[in-house]
This record gives sequence, C-alpha cells and structure tokens, in this order.
Amino acid sequence: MSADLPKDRAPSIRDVARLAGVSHQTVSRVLNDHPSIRETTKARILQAMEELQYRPNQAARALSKGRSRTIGVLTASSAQYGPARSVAAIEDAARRQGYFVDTANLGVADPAAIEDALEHLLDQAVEGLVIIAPQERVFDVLERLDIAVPYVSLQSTGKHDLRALAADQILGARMATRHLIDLGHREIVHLAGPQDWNEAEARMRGFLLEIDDADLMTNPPILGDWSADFGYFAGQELLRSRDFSAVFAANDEMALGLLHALHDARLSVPGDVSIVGFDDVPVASHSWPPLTTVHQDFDGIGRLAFATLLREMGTGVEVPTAPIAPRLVVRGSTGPVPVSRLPLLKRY
Amino acid sequence: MSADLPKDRAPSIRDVARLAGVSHQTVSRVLNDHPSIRETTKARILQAMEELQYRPNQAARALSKGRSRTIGVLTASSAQYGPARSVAAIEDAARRQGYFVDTANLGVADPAAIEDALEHLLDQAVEGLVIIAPQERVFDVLERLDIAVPYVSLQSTGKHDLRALAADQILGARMATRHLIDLGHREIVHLAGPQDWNEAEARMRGFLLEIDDADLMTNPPILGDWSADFGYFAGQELLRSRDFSAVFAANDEMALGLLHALHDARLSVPGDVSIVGFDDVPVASHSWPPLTTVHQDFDGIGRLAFATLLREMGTGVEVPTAPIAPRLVVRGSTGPVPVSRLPLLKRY
DNA sequence: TGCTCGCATGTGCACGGTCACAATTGTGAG
DNA sequence: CTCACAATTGTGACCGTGCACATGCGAGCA
Repeated sequence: MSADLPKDRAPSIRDVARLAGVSHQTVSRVLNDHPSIRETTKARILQAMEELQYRPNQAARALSKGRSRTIGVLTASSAQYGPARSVAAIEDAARRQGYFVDTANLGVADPAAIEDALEHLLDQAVEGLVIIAPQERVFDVLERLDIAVPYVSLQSTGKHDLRALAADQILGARMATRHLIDLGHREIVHLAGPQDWNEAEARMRGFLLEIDDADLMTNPPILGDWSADFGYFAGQELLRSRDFSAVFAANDEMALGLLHALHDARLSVPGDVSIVGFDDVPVASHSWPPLTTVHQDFDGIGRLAFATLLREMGTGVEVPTAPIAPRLVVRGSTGPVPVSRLPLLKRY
Repeated sequence: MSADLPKDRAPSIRDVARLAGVSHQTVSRVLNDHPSIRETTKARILQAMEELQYRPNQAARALSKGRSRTIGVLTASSAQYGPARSVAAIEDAARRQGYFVDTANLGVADPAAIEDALEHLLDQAVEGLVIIAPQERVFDVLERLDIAVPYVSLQSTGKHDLRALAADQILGARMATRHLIDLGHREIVHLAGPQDWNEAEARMRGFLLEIDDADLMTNPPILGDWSADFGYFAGQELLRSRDFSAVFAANDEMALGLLHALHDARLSVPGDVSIVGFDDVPVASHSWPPLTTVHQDFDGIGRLAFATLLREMGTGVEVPTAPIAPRLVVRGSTGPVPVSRLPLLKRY
C-alpha cells in the first residue's frame, strides 16, 4: 500500500484516525485512555498508531491543555558532585512520571543572571521549579518576580520551604562537631561555605549550636567558597595564625584541600589535627587518610524534592516520601586529641 | 482602568493587540522583529506587552512553526565531574542562543533504558541531540530507531562523528603514556575504563599506540568502571600479582583510589610507583601527592558540542569553534624510575 | 411498541502563535 | 491630480490536541 505518501509533516491523530476509520476524537480518547471505548476499536487504533509510527505532539497538547508537563531546575554550580547527583535523581523521577525537565545553570549569581535564568525557565511554561543549592539572592528575585508556579528548594534552611531537608544540614553539622568534641577536641575551627548559600549558613549554625551546647569557645569560622583550592590556602593560613586540633569543613572538597596543606606542612592527620568534611563524595574514602565526613543521600534528596514539588503542584499523583537523614561516616581523618598537644592547650 | 478583568488565562498576542489598537498579526511582527513596522506602532505595542506582562507561549510557537527550539542531552553518569561540567556548558550556550535543553540521564545503560530515554527526548520534539560519554550501545539504539534529528557526541572515537574531539582522547592518552616513558618507566600498567565506553576505548588505544611506538611490552590493561573504589581494589590486586613501576589510569577517580591502595601498602608515590590520571578534576591537585594528569577543558568541549550541533541542525547561526587540546599537567605523582628498581627489571 | 438511559462515537471550536495573501496607506514621479 | 509602487497593517486559515456538546445505537422497562 502506498497510503503513506511523502507528506513531510509528522503524522497527527487525524492521520491515525483516517487509517483506523474513526474520528480524531476517538483517537484522542485512546491516548488519554478514556474508559468508554470498545476494545476492538481501541486495538484498531493502536495498530494504526504503530503503523504510522505516531508520536503525540507535546506542543499541541501543552497548548490545548494549558499544561506543559515540564518542570524547571535552577541550579548553581551544577558541576559539583552533590547538586549534579540530585539533578540526575530529579530528572529520573520526573521522567518516570512523564515530566520533562528543563535546567538552567547559574554561573555567576548576580541578580541579573538569576532573573535571566528564571525568565528562561518561565518562558518554557514550567509548572514547577526546583531550586538547588539556593542562595538568598535567588529567593529575593523569586519573590520580586512574583512567580506564579510553585517551587521547592533543596538543602535550604527552612526559611522558604522544606523544613525536613533543612533539619538535615543543621543536624549533620552537629553530628560532625559532636564527633570531634567526643574525641576530646576543644579547639575546633569551622571552615565554612559562602554565607550567602543557605546551605552553608545552616551548617555553620549547626556547628555553633553544638559548640555552644558543649560550652566551648571558638574563633569565628573561616568563610570559604566550597573549592578544594580554597581549603588548601585556608589551611596554610590557619597553620600560620591559629592553634587548633580539629577542623570541621563545610564540604569534602575544602576538607581535601586542607588535608593537602597539612601534608605540605608535614603534619599528621589525625596525629596532629583531625578533619571532618561534609557530603561524602566518592573520593572522600580514598584520600590519605580517608576522610571522616557526613554522608548525604543526594539521590534521595532529589527524589524527595520532586515528590514534594509534585504535591505542591497539586497534581493527583502522590509519590511516597521519606525524610532524609544525614549519617556520620567515621574514617581515618579523625582521632583523639594527641597527648603531646594537651599541654599546649593550657596556654589559653 | 479595569481593562484587565480576572481572565485567568495568560495574556495572548490578541490581548496585546486589543490594548495597542492593532491586529494580532502586527504584534506577531514585533515579536519576530519584522522590518516594516512603524516605530511609533512598535513602541505602542511594546508598551502594551509590558503593561500586560505578556510572555510568548512557546508551545503555541512550537506548534505553528513546527520547531521546538529545544535540544536534548542524553548523558550517562551525569554526576561525574566531566560530564556534569560539559552539560552545564551546553546548557549555558544553548540558553544564550534561545534554546531550551532537555536532559535524560542514563542510570543503567541497558538498551531498553536507552531507548526509553531517547523516546522521552524525542517526545519533546527536540531538534538535535548531544550524546555525552557515549557507549557503543547508545549508537546501536540510535541507529535502530532511525532518529530523524541530527546528533553529536562528546568524546567519541570519531566512529560516529566529531573527529576533533576524538583525537583529543587518543592524544591525551599518548601524552600521559609518553610522560611515563620519558621518565624511564618500562613496565607501565594501564587501568582502563569500561570498554563499552568509546571514550575509555580511545584512551586505551592511545596508551597502546604509544607503548608500541616505544617498542615496549605491556600486560593487558585492567578493565575498570571509572570509580575510585575500583581503583583501590585494582591497586590491591596489582600489588599482589604484577611488577610495575608506573600506572596510567583512564580517569582521576580510579587514580585516586589506586593512590589509596599504594598508601595502604606503604609504598611511596612517586618513589616506588608513578601514577598518571586523566581529566584533571578539581581535587586532583590536592591528593597526596598531587596527581599528574591530563587536563580536559570540559567547558570548551560542551560549547564546541553545542556549536557543532547548531551547525549540524542547519540553523543559520554560526558559532565560532576552536578545537580542544588536552594538556598534560605534571604534578607530584610521577617521577623517574627509582634506582632501587632498576635491577629488579632485569628479571624480565 | 415506544421511551428512557448509558455507552460509544462524531462534530466543531478553542488554544496562541505564524503564514500566505489581501487591503490600506503613504510617497514620488509624470 | 493621478498612478505605480513600496511600506505598513489586517484577515483568515492552519498547526495538533482536548473539550463541550451533540448524535447514534442497543438494552431495559412499562
């Protein structure tokens, strides 16, 4: 049969309808599996679809239903392990529910860039937004633009939404700090993340809360930029200027850089200094010594974020969710305060 | 004025037209900046748009023009640094050109999952595809489905497209291997990536070519899975079974795991064994010792991929492209063959 | 037998843009 | 002042799908 002449447009429901000898509406009903369709008719239509290699046109569907089935993901530094992993998980979960994911990466996060990225996502008529690794500025813009779609944010402090995830950050930081205190450390330095990141701020908060609970003193944390390079330089600086026996770094990368600086200075870890990181990136267990850190279930966080967003969007779909708990993973980079160090402490 | 009654639908060009006192077509002309429009009219329309907070509906545009302005990115293991970074670069470049990016991550890469992910992207009527970190199977599926849109692939071997990028992988591997040979190493082991990844295969090819050019012998490479954990176990196994003075790992993660194994065995790097990685991930410079590796410009690769795709898609837009060259970064993990080792070699 | 009811299917239009093709207005030459 | 022609603007159809609202048809019942 030469029923399918060149016709370069992709086949539409009408083409399918013609081939199956029904009206386009009946075909549409099959697509949305409407209950009242005779089995034989349905079979005939399905076969016609198969024959024509029919693929529903999402744009047309979006236009007519007013729903795009697309969600947007706004992410800063998506090349970092944690965010990247969560994005992948979100994408996966979304695809499973038939949603498309449109991403926008923020390089520099000046308000103009943020607005630009958001506009881009809104242009696509996203039905919801996931904000990853949010900085306060992002929420300012979000509020200023008066976004019409629901959004959730990962790893925030609960200021704007998801309390559950927020608790994790603070709790995780407390666990890390507690671990060091339990080992006898009294002079603990916090190598913090950039404070305009809610996530970094929450971790610092957890650190300070735990220090406070233990009635310890601490110098103001060092504000870093998440990078291993910064960790390295901060380490050099610390060695020059402060006395301390342990460091809690706000993420693994900085912890690894710090480790490097300590090696350079011929100091032993954990002999002279103990180090704890945060995130448990895959290489954390292979540094020398292996890094004690706080494990985060990034996949779970991503899935939870999507599930929460789905609920927020008021779709009927309810995806089961479970709260995400951080987990302290003790490896070789932490140990008791060295005896040799105890007298030193008396100086203060 | 209460011209804007509730009317919950978003404003359309017709609403704008009414407010500006022109026809919808004139508004459309403004959107596509058609040349012949009186300046005063244009200004009036722009103001009306502003007033109504008008935002063009992409779905409608896609429907009527038959173009979605969307490209798809198919990626395996997008949580890895390199791919993640390239994806971000692609996304950025695409956004700049007004394109949307839809991503699909491959967890396990069985043909069914690949097909599923591709179908998902095609459902969105993507105009082009970027395949990242391709495995041969992906291309099989791609060919079987007889995809109608152009695609480019990152870091392939040139079998399917982009020769320029392919050369990089082989060249980079040769540079790494050459470096070890120049240092006097004769027994070099290659810790390869999974061979169904074209990228891994290319690196192995580069290694073998260089070994061959130097008239050296080598045992068959060890086939890994890219992970640091694998590098660690491979290291333990190597120490038990083989004699060697240097290892070229197909990526940094495996190299770091290997480093860990050597530390565990109390071997010195580079005193006893030299190690080279591939990728130059951010922590590579902070391992102990800092890792000698082959730097790849992932951002550049991403941009190049998008530019190439744009050309492939036959859009008028020409984005300037520059070939990407790998760069050997010599750090502390490589050094001359230890004298103590030379006699040992005679045994073979 | 005639009537109601529910299932299965069909008809026509709306969604918000773009396109092809008028229709109108403005401009300069003869 | 008229006409040809360009510049500007308007009209109506169409893209592929879903919705509201018929319509046809057989079963059940009085």
